[in-house]
Amino acid sequence: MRPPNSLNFLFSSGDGDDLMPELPEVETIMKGLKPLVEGKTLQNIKIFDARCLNKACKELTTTLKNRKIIRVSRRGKFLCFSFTDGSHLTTHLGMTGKLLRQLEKKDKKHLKATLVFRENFVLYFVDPRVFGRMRIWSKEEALLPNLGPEPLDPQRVFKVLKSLKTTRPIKTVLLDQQVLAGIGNIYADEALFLARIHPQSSFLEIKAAALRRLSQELPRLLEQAIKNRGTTISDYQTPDAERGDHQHFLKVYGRENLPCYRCGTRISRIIVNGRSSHFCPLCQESFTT
DNA sequence: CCTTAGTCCTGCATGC
DNA sequence: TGCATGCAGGACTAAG
Repeated sequence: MRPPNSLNFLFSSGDGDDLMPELPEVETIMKGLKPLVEGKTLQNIKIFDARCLNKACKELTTTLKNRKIIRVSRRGKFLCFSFTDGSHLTTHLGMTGKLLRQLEKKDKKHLKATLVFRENFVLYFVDPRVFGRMRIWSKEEALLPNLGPEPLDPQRVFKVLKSLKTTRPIKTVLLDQQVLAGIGNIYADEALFLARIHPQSSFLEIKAAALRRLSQELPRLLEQAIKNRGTTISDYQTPDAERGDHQHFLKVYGRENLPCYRCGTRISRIIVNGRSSHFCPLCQESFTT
């Protein structure tokens, strides 16, 4: 179906703009970048649009020169390049950010920065909607201090949820990166469907059994999506463009008015905390006061 | 502590 | 056909 290690996919999540790099997508990108950049030296970064820089580091171009990368990793939705001197470069791809090996014609007008490597290759940071950000961290700084733990271990997730006291809607809690890192709108909706919890349920009212279900289903879902190399939602596909496969496994996201795979009821869509939320009104129990 | 609303941005879908 | 409008999203900020 797909040639393994195909370059196109490794450096973007697809050919369309309709992707949201959440944990599984960023994990996939990270795995692709790892063999290319670990051990290599980032010679320079050329900035073409300063809006792609976190406001905490407007002078990234001048401060970052000739640093050797010892490790590429992912933390939540962030990609992290760690240098031998203890500093780091993080990228958040926002909605439409991509790191491309090749710059295609359609991407040229959205080129924000170029990462130039001493080993004679470059990565292009392209981002049409300009939600993505890059930032450099000195070795003295705590890296990404406001992120909650990774949500890949069921026991860890349950521990986090069990100790959390809030009346906010569960959907809002899942999107809060300080609670758990890496969950975005797609996987929040999917996890709540799998755990059969209504997205607007007041967190405090959710029964322990349901939280236990969520703690099991969320990591399982994310691992599955990683195996599927993430979700790509886009209406066309070029012959060579590699895409994730998880969009074929979505149960509720983007399925408003379509029948629930479990019970046949039409999937609903409501706005929770300004974010669209898809759920089955019959399968997903609403916990309220 | 909490919540809501606004901001950023542009491709795409819709409506006249 | 072309123009205007609205929508989508994550992270951050300000105000209540």
